[in-house]
Amino acid sequence: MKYNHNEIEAAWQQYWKENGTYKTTEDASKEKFYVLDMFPYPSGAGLHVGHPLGYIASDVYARYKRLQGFNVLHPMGYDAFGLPAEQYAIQTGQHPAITTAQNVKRYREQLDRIGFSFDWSREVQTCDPNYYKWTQWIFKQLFNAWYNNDTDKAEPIASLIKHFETNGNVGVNAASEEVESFDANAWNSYSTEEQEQLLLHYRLAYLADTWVNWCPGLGTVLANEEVKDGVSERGGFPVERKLMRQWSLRITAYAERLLQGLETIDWTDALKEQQRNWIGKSNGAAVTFQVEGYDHTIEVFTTRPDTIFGVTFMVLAPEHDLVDEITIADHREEVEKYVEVAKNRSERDRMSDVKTITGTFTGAYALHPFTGEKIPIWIGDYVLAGYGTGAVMAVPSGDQRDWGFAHHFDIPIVPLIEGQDVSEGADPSKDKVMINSDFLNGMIGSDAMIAAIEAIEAKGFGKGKVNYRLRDAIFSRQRYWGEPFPVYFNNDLPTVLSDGELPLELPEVDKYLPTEDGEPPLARATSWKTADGHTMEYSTMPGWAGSSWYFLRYMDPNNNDAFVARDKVDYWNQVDLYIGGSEHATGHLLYARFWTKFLYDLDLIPMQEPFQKLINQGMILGRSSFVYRVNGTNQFVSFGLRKEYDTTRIHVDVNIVDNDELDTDAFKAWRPEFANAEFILEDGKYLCGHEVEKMSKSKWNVQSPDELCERFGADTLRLYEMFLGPLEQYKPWDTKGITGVYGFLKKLWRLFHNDEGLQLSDEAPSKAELKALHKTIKKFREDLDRYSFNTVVSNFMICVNELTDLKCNKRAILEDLVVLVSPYAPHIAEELWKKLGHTESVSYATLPEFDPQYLVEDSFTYPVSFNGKMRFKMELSAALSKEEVEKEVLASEQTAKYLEGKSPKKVIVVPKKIVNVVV
RNA sequence: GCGGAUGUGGUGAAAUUGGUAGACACGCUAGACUUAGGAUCUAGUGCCGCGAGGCGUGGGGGUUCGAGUCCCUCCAUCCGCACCA
Repeated sequence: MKYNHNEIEAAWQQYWKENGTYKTTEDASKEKFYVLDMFPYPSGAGLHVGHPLGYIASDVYARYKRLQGFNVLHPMGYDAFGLPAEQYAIQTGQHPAITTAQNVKRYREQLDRIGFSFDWSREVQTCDPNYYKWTQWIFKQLFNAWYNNDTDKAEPIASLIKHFETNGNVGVNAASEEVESFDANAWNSYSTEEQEQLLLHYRLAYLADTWVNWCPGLGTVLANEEVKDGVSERGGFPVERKLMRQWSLRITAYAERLLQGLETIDWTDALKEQQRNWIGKSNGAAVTFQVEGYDHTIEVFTTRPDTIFGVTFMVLAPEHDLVDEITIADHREEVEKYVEVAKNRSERDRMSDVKTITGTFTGAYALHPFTGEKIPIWIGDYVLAGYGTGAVMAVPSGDQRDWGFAHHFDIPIVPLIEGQDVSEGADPSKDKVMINSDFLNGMIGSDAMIAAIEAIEAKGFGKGKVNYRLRDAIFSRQRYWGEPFPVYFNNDLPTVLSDGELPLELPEVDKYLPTEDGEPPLARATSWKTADGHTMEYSTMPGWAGSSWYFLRYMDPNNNDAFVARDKVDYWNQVDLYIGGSEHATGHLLYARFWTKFLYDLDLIPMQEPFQKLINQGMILGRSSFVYRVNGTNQFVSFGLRKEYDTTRIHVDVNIVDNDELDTDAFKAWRPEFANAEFILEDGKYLCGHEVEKMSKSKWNVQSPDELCERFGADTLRLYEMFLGPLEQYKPWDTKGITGVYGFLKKLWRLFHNDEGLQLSDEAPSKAELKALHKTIKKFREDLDRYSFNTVVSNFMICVNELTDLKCNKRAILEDLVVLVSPYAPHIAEELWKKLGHTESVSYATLPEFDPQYLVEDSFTYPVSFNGKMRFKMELSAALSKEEVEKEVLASEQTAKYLEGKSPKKVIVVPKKIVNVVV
């Protein structure tokens, strides 16, 4: 009787569906376990073999936890808003909802074919109005909240308004923009518009003129993490700086808590470090410099207040507010020209050209707070508008960038360290004796730092300060396919819709492009207004809005009264295991943590961190194949001969290449333009070049799981993807080894069957059989507890090999073995479980316990080494004591041979049963 | 430049606390069997050597009875951040 994977898998997938095998309900009597995958964007290309890697690992773990008796939540859904569907809509006019629904359908078919134990009754799609209703609702909560630094949490905006009414903003310690102080009388005298304008400076979701990354190619603004090397992450279009009125979320209010929270979660150091860098905390001081002859001050942030006596100039970012105000007439033309050039430079140019030092003098001077000396104020684009205050106090002897600027423009450089030579460069050391620094002279830098901050604070020039690199998150996108803001404009002031008006659904538009006057696509919906005729917000939310809280919605996906019921989130709480790619390190994972902390502050959920344990699965890379076209012809030259011609390398579909040999007929049929292709062969063959790179449709190196499921079955695919290597590792896809795991399943099948059919024995298992089984139980539990998914597969193979050698068909052994195998190969496990006489799914079985008594040995082969070098092995009774082993070893003939007449210094017998003789 | 990782046979990789390096699988070699199957089985397979034996976890050094594992140092590859004051 042969192992027919197609028949078995289809039957059991049907069974699971019909019986709701994986439907999960809250059950207070059972301990919960939440296993989550990063939900996919349903792209038109369907799943390739890389996608399921993480899903298989999480499915194995979820099934493992179920066997241990946990109530496991293991859901799946779709991150369904996104650019590709919208770009497709622009080209074809087809509504993105239709494209998305088609793609979702295909994803579902492919996922089902692999046999995942998802509870599909909890599926969420971020583009579903019943879902984004609550994304909009959470946005409203952010809009209606401010961050109180004194209580260190978000609070309702109403409490702030109450404070304003009685005390003005005196005594308010909020995460906010710079706001001039006002008292209660002033507040109460303001118009509603003025009050609202002020409140925007405090709200956690706020509308403000902001320097943004504008991407003309996509027609939208982008967040910092959506820009890589000055071009958009999606599409690779150039990005420029632009001042625009945009929605932002005040994530900076949470910077410190986002940093501290990392200590409480089980993520890799690499990932935590990436988040720490992104948050970019630095300790230092804010120092205020008076501008000579003006009523202006310049505030700078410095991490080196100890070097304040080395300040010989100041530099403002070209975008700095004061540039225009303080520039004196003689320099105005020069400065305006410089600012104009700096503004028109794309981010990419600016980044790629960091070596060229540029800047210009404003003609204005600041006064040194301690010495009163005149300090020239320059502008230069090495100072970034977005970091600190957009202005620096320049210390050329202590900072290499300042040194470069001073050197280039011939500005004086004052040495600050004993014996320092400032002609070659700056010395940023903090452990050397200071000079030229008034009351700091003779101290070392790190002590001077403390003294300097004290003096600065005492004299009122500034104070010690912590600065973060993290910027507020731009939340507007000028696109169609995203969540509409639940916002309309009343006299230009943003006003949120009432809860009853949610969801605010996307309106229909005639085209998915911006309007002629540059408004976002939603502005095309001319009838889209509030009942009393107010204009709506035309931007939509970014892709990460819906993904920042989806793990909560799975707990209660159909709730119409709340984003999640409190008792459900109390039960399911944190995600215990989260698996996904590392590309979300500074995007999704940071935003989801931010929203979680915010919802915690409002006392809506019980946890501060969403994902307790996180594993980044490594990407599965594709092996691309190339043909070489001789330029200007339709001739293609084989890989080995390509150097003799002037050629262009072209990706070719890997499905028409076998072992680097191109199927030339298939190539001609592949694309019309190649129908008349001619080939220059080597050894009668056309050989392709190859390279390992990311799997993608455009590189023609995509391997779909469908064909492998058909040929070897889903169980084989699952085992093989786990067997490939450590989950976290990047690896090129390669099916060479798949026959190995397929062979394992066939061997497992044959333990139950011979040529006649089922053959099970009720005899008591032998000692050797029990040993083989219990060795595997032990490894299985140990390996999965440390998330080592690949080693488990090898141990299965060892076990089946041993049982095959023992010709074991004992029911008692096979029962436990089937349960062990079921997380990896659920279909065959169900089939065999049924053959063992069970009527319930193997998912409800109990994981066998490991019993150490079966691993106890009568005798043991002791490896004997001399000075750590293994020499021979000795079979001795396992019951012997260390001393007895030592005696036996020393008395043996082999030992005498290796001692060569010398006497041993000592003999070491270690618990791992290795004997080392020291000579 | 800063930060993080990784380096083991022909290949994917094991080796959990320092204790027989290379399990398991692919590939390869030789053979068996046959209803010729993308089948199964047997033996071999780190390198050098006919052999005894020697050498082996990127290079060099150290600690230890004993190091893939710990420490120092250098090299290579990958990833992230980057005029961040």
